[in-house]
Amino acid sequence: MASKIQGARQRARGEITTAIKDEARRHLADEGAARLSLRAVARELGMVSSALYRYFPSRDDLLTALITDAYGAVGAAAEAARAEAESVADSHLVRWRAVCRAVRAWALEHPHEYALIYGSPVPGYEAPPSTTQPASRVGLALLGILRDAHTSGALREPARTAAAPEAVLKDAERLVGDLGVQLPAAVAAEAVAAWSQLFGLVSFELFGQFTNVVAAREAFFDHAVERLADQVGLRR
Amino acid sequence: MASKIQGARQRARGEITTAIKDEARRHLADEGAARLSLRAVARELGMVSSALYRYFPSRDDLLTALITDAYGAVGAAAEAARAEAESVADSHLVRWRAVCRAVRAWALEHPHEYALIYGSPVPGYEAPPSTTQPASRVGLALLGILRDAHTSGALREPARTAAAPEAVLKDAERLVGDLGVQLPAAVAAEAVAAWSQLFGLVSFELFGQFTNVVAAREAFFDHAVERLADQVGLRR
DNA sequence: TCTGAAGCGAGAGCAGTGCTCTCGTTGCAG
DNA sequence: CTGCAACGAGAGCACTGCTCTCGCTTCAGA
Repeated sequence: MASKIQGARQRARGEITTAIKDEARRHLADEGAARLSLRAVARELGMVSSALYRYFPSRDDLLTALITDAYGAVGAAAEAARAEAESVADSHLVRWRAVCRAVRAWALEHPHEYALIYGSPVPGYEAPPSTTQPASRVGLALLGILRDAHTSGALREPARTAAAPEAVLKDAERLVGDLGVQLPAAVAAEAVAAWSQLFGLVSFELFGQFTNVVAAREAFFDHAVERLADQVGLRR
Repeated sequence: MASKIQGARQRARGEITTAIKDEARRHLADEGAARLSLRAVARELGMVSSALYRYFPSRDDLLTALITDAYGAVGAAAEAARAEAESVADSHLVRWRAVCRAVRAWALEHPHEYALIYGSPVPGYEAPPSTTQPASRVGLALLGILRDAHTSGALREPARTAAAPEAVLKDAERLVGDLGVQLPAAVAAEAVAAWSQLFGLVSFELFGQFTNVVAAREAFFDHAVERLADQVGLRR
């Protein structure tokens, strides 16, 4: 893109756009996605509600922007945790733990943004295809760790119970092909399961299902993460 | 249907209450919880919106009623599946599969009700204590299967990786005490993890995270359920 | 340098929402 | 039979998302 130097107008547009998103995020944390009010956001910014439509064509588009940003934020947190673990220890298990914990930590810090992306889909709206790429970053981080472990021979064969059925392996094959990750399909299949189960743990904690069930949240999570690591072939 | 309901006042009250809930459920299936409109429900029922407040003091109370019903419905589905499996086969693994599949099947049939209870918590509202009892029915069904397996000696010691840490075992101990289920704490701890991971699988499928990732949904789920069973000590 | 088009914010307005209050009516327990 | 409590209807309040029109400002091309 041969982008010119931004004029005052374009720069202002960018700044106002992020100001709107920031204010919206603040409102999100206050009362959740369903009660996010365009008018309230505009009011707080000293604008009139109609002016806001110059930046986001609808409320759902604002939400989509927040969703994309949130996926980016968890993804970045996961990647950062992985990179840091790589610089500290050689163990793939340590990296696996680091990414899982980073996801949980981010969720606890941004519960409403987490709910936005991993909770019920908002009203009547379909996630546009533009969100699928940032949505896959956490999964990619996990798969990347497994690939490293695999290439360095640190991976146990995951099939301890029955092997995954043909259809599942086929999906996994296609997935590693799409993502360009060098990994046996059997491992990838277990990784996808572990990935979704990881978010099951985080969601249940965050959405209140652990009330009166689990008190030692962090210890419980860490233990479950060890099990997931085992399930995926990262032997301890 | 705006059919007039006659009869004793109390009966009419009961019938109208369920009519409101039914209509609300229908609207729920159409456009999701966030867009559930009291006025629209009343309109469909041939009432005026204010009349509806005689039955539910607020929109959130209507949602709470729907939530409680939904928990009851999944719980009933899970219990029915368990009972039917018990009458058919002696295998505890078969019962475990049956309950897990019943949960998924119910979720696929009632996606919006599922989102209501296992998705993001609605707006600014806290689940009242009255929902925690029906919310635990699925978990109880799973724990019950494990207890039966345990008392009949069909349970493998689940600790294959490290044992659960002290704090986790203590929680599990308290849990089996509260529920009156005779089960080793180590097993209960794994069961809670498996329980939340089960819903991670269902939620990811239902909320669209498996788009472009998993195509053979049922096979994938079934395979993951086998892994969960293994994790929990139900050897195959 | 001038000018016309595009971008912008303000304001009014529409249809819809949750919720409250008041008003007649009606069922039923005492 | 009567008095009260429950009921449905309706008006109204404050709020929402969104549209449209109006002038002002910016900026690119002539």
